[in-house]
Amino acid sequence: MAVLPTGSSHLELTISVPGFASSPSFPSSGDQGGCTVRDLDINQVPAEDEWITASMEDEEESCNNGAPPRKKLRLTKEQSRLLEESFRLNHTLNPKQKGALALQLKLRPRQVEVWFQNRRARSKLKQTEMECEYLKRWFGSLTEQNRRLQREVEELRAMKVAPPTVISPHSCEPLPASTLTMCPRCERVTTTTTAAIEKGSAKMTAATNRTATTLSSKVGTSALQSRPSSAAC
DNA sequence: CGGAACTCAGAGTTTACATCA
DNA sequence: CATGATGTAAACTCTGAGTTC
Repeated sequence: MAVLPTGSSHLELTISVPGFASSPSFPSSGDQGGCTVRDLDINQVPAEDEWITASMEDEEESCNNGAPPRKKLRLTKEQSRLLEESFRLNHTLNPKQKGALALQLKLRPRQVEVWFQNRRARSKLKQTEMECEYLKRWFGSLTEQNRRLQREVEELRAMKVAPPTVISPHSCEPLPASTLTMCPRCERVTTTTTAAIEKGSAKMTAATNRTATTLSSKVGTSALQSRPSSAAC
């Protein structure tokens, strides 16, 4: 099978979209929504104590009694770059790495942890989407292959119309409706009855369907390659 | 060995913010 | 310009598995 582009555990995602999904210049939208929320400059990553202070202030001056408005941090390009870089090296962090990275990025360890969680989720989602696309394409090709085989069966059926009557050398009785075929391997003339043709047809359909169903559980195997169907003697 | 306490990752959800029609 | 719809990502909750005591 055409191997999926990536190993299952390591997907190289360059989701680091130019501009990182936010406007390149990080326009400060100012405070919104009536509440007097402290205007956090998203370009300036607050120091750890600043974060804590900010959240405490929010609790105090929350507009809706008790429930402080959740602030949203936008990571800077540099922070995103560093996070992506360490994600490439490791998809999970141990506490020590997490702490070090948080220190380096001037973020809380919890934020680094959340980022990695979300990043893993995005990675998995992307991979699933790619697999889905791949399965769709394969299903299409299998359907086409199935159609071809069905057509072939129809042609074979058509060929057996008005077959020459074959008299059995043993009983001197005419043999049942059948077609004479030459086996390409042993070069022996054999008879193929209608039942055999239909059986073969059913087999082909079943095999195709079976392959399709096993596919979903076996993405990444070489099952895609269609094998030449050699008729056994 | 069983169970409580803890940590951690994954899945799903909520929410803030940016963008676009 | 204002506005609603939509997408994205940070942050959240919940749950289950693993570990330690």
